[in-house]
Amino acid sequence: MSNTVQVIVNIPARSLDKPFSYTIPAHLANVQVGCRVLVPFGNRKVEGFIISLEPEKTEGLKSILEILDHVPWFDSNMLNTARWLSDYYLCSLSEAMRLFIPGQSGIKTQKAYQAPASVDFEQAAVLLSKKPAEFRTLLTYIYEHGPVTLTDLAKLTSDPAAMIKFFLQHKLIISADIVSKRGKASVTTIIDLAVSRETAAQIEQTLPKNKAAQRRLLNALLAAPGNLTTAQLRSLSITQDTVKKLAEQGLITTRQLPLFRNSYAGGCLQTPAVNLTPEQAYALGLIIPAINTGLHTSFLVHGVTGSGKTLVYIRAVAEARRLNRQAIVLVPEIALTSQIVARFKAAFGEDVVVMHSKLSVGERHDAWRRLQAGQAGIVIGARSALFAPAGQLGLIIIDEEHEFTYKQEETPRYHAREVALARARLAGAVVVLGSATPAVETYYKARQGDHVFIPMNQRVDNTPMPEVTVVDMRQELAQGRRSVISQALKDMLTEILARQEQAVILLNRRGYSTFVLCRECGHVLKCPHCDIALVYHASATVLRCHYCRERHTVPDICPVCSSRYIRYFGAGTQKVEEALAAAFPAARIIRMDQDTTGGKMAHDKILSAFAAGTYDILLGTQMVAKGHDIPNVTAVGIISADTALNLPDFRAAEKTFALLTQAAGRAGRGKKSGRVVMQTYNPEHYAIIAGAGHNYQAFYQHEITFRRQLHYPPYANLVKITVHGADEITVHRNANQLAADLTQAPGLADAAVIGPFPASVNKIKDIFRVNILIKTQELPTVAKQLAGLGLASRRDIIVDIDPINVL
DNA sequence: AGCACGCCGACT
DNA sequence: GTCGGCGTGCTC
Repeated sequence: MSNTVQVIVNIPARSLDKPFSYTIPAHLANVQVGCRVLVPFGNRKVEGFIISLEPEKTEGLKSILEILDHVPWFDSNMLNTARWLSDYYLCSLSEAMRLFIPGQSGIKTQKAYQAPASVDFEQAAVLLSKKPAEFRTLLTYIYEHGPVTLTDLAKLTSDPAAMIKFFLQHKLIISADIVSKRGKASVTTIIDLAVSRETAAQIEQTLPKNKAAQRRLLNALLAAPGNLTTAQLRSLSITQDTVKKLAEQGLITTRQLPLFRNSYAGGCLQTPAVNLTPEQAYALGLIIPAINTGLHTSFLVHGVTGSGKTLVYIRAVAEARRLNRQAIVLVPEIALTSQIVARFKAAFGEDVVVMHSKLSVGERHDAWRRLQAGQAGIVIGARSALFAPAGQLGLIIIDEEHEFTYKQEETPRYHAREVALARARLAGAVVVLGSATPAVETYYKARQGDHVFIPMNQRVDNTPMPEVTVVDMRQELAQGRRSVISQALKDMLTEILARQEQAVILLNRRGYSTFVLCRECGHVLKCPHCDIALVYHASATVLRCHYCRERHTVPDICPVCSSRYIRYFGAGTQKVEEALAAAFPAARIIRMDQDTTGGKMAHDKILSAFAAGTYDILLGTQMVAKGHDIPNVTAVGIISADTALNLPDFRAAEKTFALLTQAAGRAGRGKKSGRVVMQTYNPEHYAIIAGAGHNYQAFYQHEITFRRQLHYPPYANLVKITVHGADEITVHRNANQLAADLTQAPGLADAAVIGPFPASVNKIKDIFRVNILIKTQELPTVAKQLAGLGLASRRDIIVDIDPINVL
């Protein structure tokens, strides 16, 4: 029997990315791999994760202090997924494991101070004699009141920190962490008699009158056939203290049991008996048998907007639940996808757990406990839901798999799709990726046979795809029309408003104008902390930086040449709103962007008001293009279809195509057919043409050729290395040095090192950033090499595997 | 991440 | 002479 364990401490520091060994004290012998434990670490107490049991004994190890989980939090699938993630994305194992824990840690530690085991009072007196009387008072207080925190002491003295430092230095006090557990474990305490019923009955008789509570407890145990639970104790008004006393006398025993309730599996399916379309039936004909095999398979459902993908998801989840396996459903943004959440709730009721970004740590904990205990079988949420403790995982669904929100932009910089595939592979689970505009990488993999490809080309209600008009804005200008709203868009809106139908207008830019320029000297007003133009917000008459959110007043004169000719250029949502209001004074217009959705769930309120017909026109940034399905919307206008197209990013075309397709898909979801007007300065661009023609194939063919020629994903993997810092010169020097080192590195012989080049937004919040890009066919080799160079441990370097943004 | 130990400048 | 700066190095 092993008495040693390997522990990963939950501290996200590169230098601690290795297991530490501890011994198991006899009374904690039931500890298992995957449990969280409290361990002594240096002079503090930290949370650790047990990753293995070790057979050999080593001398001089410390012991585990406490077990924080009665049931291991990590099963082998979760542990192996974390291992995979840390390998692939070059983060520490603890960083990867933290993803699986609500609030990133199961404990809260507070520093406290107390008397050391022994004090040399003579020496203490000498030391204190040189100090103000305050020192003596504080030290006495600490000695008398046991472990006290800094906040406690702050009530006594104005500045205890300096004195504490002095005391620690001279070993007059020691620090001792006060640890509190977060999230109550769902366990119940079971109390049993430890002696025969006869003995217990005898003792009960002999107990004196002042031990009435103990008598009550014994009586209750004698009356009950087997045992008692804590819940039953409460009704008998017996306290924990009484239980403890009797346990000390050896009359009773206590043990803790995890709370397991029956799962809803199979019992709760209220899936309405809708007729499946032939395409839905075909899709499920492939997916359901795969779930039944219990082997890992992945599918790409390429379904046009309105083709009924959600019903396929629901039926697939129902099948997994029938087999008593759990399902994870990922959506890009929970706030924008309330319709899909509502449909799952309707179909599966209490079996669904919704992971909200607004949930508190406690609520998150409760939700995950329910899954872990098998009380719920389905989790639906944003990318973090991927780390749910689903022990019986059978299915992962990723809706709108092409969405960039699936990529986490802080360390660990994982992509939910890739982690889902890895976790499912390890669990023998099925993955269903769904999208109307699959990521080029995903589609390519499907064609290679890595995913089973399922096309869904027909809309459920057989409404035709909307008719799209592309407006060349250069011609508009040539014909003397200078409005942001073209004649074609204006005509379309006039028509549908006359018919009391509704329109959605998309503009990928907040604020009033894109930049503010002095016409005299050409100076563009920029944020002093970020290298980016300030945006004019008319409603508040301020200039705002969209990176650091700082507000600036609008200057009357140019700060450079003192000219009064300051003009606003480009159009934001506010300006378009103004233009629409001028063109259609009778129309009721509502704007939806980050500025108007400040309050929580404001998306929902705006959308439901619009759906209810309170407004005629919904105008907003890309959030108006997502998720909702409003039958009376028959027209969609896209003010500037090429906003994203001109970015120097190899995914610019893909972003544009996906947004256009999605926005167009909002038109004509009901019985009425829809129309779309796309305004652009690049009407001949393949992303615009394909977007207008609802032609994914045409887009893909163009795009994949371009990717192949330039060795971009999926033909190579990218690694982006960002060097950042407050001093521009140092940052550039370090980046140059690093690029030179990388070019020399033996493991990178077959990789292309590009750069360094300054990030597109060179400075954000006074921090300068320079990027180096690596293109490689051999990512694992390169990753090993980068890890070997110690890049991940440098504080001024960010390593991003498979970056979404290369700018 | 913390925290200790350790070696060089400005003060009671 | 001491206090204190934060540069390395360690934590089972």
